[in-house]
Amino acid sequence: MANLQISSRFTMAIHIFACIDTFEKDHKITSEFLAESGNVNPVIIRRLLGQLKAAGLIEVKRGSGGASIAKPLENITFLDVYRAVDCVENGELFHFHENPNRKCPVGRNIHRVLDEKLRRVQEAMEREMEQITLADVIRDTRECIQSDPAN
Amino acid sequence: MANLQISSRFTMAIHIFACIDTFEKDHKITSEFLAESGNVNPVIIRRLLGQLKAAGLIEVKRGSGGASIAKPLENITFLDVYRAVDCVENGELFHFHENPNRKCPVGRNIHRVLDEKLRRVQEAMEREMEQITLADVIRDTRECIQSDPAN
DNA sequence: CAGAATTGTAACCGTTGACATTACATTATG
DNA sequence: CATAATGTAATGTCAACGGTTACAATTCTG
Repeated sequence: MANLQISSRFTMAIHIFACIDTFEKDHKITSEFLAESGNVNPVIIRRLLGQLKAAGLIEVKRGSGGASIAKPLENITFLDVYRAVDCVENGELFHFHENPNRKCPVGRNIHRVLDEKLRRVQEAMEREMEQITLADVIRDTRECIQSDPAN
Repeated sequence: MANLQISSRFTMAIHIFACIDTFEKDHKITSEFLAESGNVNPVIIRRLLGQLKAAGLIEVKRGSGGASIAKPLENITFLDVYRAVDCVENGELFHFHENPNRKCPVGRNIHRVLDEKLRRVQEAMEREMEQITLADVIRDTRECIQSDPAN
């Protein structure tokens, strides 16, 4: 009876940015390279890069290969990434049961009653996502790596 | 490339409460009756009622039949209902990619970096859900029904 | 107390989306 | 041109959802 979550595409996308920032000095950032760090198939990475590119967050070179970050890190928020990778249907976090009975006064009005409330919840979440940027992620990643005894 | 949302179990559960409040004076509230208003199969309703009962939000009479609301409406929040119907795996809104490469400094640390930030986002959403109660829903439902020309 | 109504659940189905994988056309570069 | 990469289509597996049938367990009523 357990259920669904926001796709791992989102966390994987953040992972990609962290990798690019960490390694772009020393490696060419190919889908192969990113796939190894994330432990997923390169095609998964390419599809994600495609979405991030379409959103203007990443640049990818065909042929020669290599991905890079298209904007200053502090100008990319979690919300930007979340929207880019298209985690929820139509941008709607909540799924409505489709066909309430229109002959029932409640069935006929439930949508109107709930929509505004569900929007409030979704907006609260999105507002928080706007407060967190990739600069925060990179700062903490560097810190973690530096204090990591395995290095 | 479109994706998933929080289960319609959540909105259907709210619908159930609205129905009970609206009709309990005039009808016995059976799973059959609720199924008709929501336009779903009675078994779907029974499963939901089971979850809401387990959470102490609803009382259901076996045999004789009939569901009723177990607590004052203003003491039941969206978060209570959301948790009751178990919409996300382990209560975690975000799904992590499972096996980042532990040989990679980023793969090894990404979880530590993101967990706290994802929790912030989830908490923002849950805080908002705590602010909305079934009393709000019922108030607006009554209002909608009264101003509904179809009545 | 027998019959009717209802709940609780198990079992199974079809559909959908996620993630995985293979394959290959396309593109850039030395 | 040969090489290395990206972009993408096609296909497969798996899990969860919502749907449905079936039926035992429970309660009430005549």
